[in-house]
Amino acid sequence: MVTLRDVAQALGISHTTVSNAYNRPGKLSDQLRQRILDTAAGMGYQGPDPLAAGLVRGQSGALGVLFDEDLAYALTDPAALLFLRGVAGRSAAQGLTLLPGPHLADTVRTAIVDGFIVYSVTADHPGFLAARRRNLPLVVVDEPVPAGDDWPYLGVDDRGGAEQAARHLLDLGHRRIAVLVDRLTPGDHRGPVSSDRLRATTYQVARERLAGYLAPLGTPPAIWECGGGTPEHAVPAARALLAAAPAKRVTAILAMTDELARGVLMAAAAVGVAVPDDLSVIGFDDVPEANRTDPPLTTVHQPLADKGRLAVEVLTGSHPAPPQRLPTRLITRATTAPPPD
Amino acid sequence: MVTLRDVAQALGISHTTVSNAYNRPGKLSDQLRQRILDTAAGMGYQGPDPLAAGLVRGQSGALGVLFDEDLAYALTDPAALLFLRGVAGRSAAQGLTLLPGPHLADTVRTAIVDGFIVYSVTADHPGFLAARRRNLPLVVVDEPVPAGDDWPYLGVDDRGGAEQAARHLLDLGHRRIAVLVDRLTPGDHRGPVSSDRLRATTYQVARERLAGYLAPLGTPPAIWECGGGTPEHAVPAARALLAAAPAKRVTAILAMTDELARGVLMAAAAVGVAVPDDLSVIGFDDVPEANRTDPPLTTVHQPLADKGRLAVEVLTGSHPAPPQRLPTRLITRATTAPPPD
DNA sequence: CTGTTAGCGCTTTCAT
DNA sequence: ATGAAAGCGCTAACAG
Repeated sequence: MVTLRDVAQALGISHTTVSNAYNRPGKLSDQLRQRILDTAAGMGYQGPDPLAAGLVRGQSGALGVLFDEDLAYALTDPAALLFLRGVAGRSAAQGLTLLPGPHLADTVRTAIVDGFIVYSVTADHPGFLAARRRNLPLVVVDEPVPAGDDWPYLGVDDRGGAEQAARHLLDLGHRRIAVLVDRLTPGDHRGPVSSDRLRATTYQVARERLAGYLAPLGTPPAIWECGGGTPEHAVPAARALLAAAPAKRVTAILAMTDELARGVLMAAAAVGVAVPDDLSVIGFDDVPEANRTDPPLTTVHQPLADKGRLAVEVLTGSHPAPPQRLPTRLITRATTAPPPD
Repeated sequence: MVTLRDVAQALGISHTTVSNAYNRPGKLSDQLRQRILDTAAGMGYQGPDPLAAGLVRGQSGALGVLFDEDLAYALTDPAALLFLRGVAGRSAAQGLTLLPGPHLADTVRTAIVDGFIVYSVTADHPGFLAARRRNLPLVVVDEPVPAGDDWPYLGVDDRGGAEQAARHLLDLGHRRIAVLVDRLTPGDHRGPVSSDRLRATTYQVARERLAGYLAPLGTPPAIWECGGGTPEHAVPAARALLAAAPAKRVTAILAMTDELARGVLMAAAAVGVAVPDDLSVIGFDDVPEANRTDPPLTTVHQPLADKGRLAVEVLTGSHPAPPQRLPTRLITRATTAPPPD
């Protein structure tokens, strides 16, 4: 392997000058610089070793992004992806290092990054714990919500958005409303949610959205837990909800995410329940897919890409006064209408 | 900042032993190790600096992935994402560093990675050039195809798959067939493709698939270039194709990607052309979305996730005899039928 | 099981 | 404009 020193030696100059040729063009004559670069190229020298340069500079040029689930799964989630696109857009000059998942905390401990973006993980996520110990800049998105200022935080107004959604149904005249949630806690719980289980909710985003749904609703609605966040997880739950006789059946479903809402749409189509005539559906997130469902999904918009951009800015300190929670708002599309009759 | 040495000093032992406490638990007694770890934690020492460890070990623990387009765009492409999931699954223990895009070659020059996965880029992609100069392990996926063994390569049988698709249409009785391609060269060309332009094709995957389509077709079909790869890019092209009087209109469209095929489906629905009764459509890639279109898309399957896994294996040399081209095959779903009449 | 000795390849004052 | 000196924080023989 050929190093800075070899190049310097070959030219009979100091290795400092060679280093400058790469990093401080102003510090030497253009012609010398060119000679250095040419000789270096001729010797097969590829420029300063990034690892060595990083060590002495104390930084790596990459940002680490941490997800709650395995990376392969996160790359499946439209909301996570849109967020990631925002991050990518804002940190164009840097590499984006995606970290593997909740296990493998060691990878986080040894990841060569300048800071962490932690996207919606549980408070006991081993990777999150490891990231906190690294003493690097860090920003948490969505959850865990800090107590006080334990860590920089960026979220959205989940509760407010959910409340708008519930009110919208109420305004349309719906009274038999069900709520579909992916998970209240880690693990594979499926089925109707008891009030005990509801109280046990650990996911903070779920808790907020649920609080928003329940606030305007006088009588507590039926809540159903799907055990996972894909549309396929929502299908059996929706089928169960739609199995009741039309007169007693729910006329609207509040899905905690657009993915779940898509599952509801699939189930409704499969059992011949017309949306929005027989059933209204509202999602949450407003991922790009929400605009392409049939019919297009009424949902609560949150600025996912902006959140990604802002996360980078908070991390790099380049944002003067980052807001803690970004606004959400209901987008009325075509899956909501007055109840039948 | 507290270092390995500080910890060693505080304990009155050699820094090697502290290092061993982290990296070679077997090399010292459990109780000493524990004492070291505890003291270290008490002093706020977070374990060996990854950058320094990387320098002396000569490796970083991350893989770099390079896309043809901006990262934010790549995260939009279902095929790229499925590939990436395969990569992520296989390199679970490592960080995955996504590199920004074709500009910013400097980021590639200075990226702290142990190797590069280059996903379907043009031969003159500045990032690709920079990556090659790094003298790190590298594997190119899809394109550019190496002349001889310029670089390790992994692709799929694009031509064979395309040929199967064309034959299928022929077998069904189609004679008026059109081909939709995203782009033949970089840049925003849209419209019917002349034979000159066809010959000028620089994208190798496009060239291969085109060759596969054309081979079984006696008379050359109409070829239309969309100028981009999203469904939205395909819509105007499809509308133009479908504007002809039914008796003279194409009865089938071969779309070079599933994304394009989705655009065709959207256009057909918009102008009231029934698929597959009035129009057959075949995509390419078999991304997950292809199974969720309405009707489900007939398409050529390529093993995208496997390709990602294999790319990692080729890169790490952990695969004994990596194949150069993985097989493709036609998946007949519901967008193909005999032509009308 | 523990410590000594050498660097890894580079950047960065600070003189010249 | 150039170079000498001094590490960055760590790992890995090797010897005890």
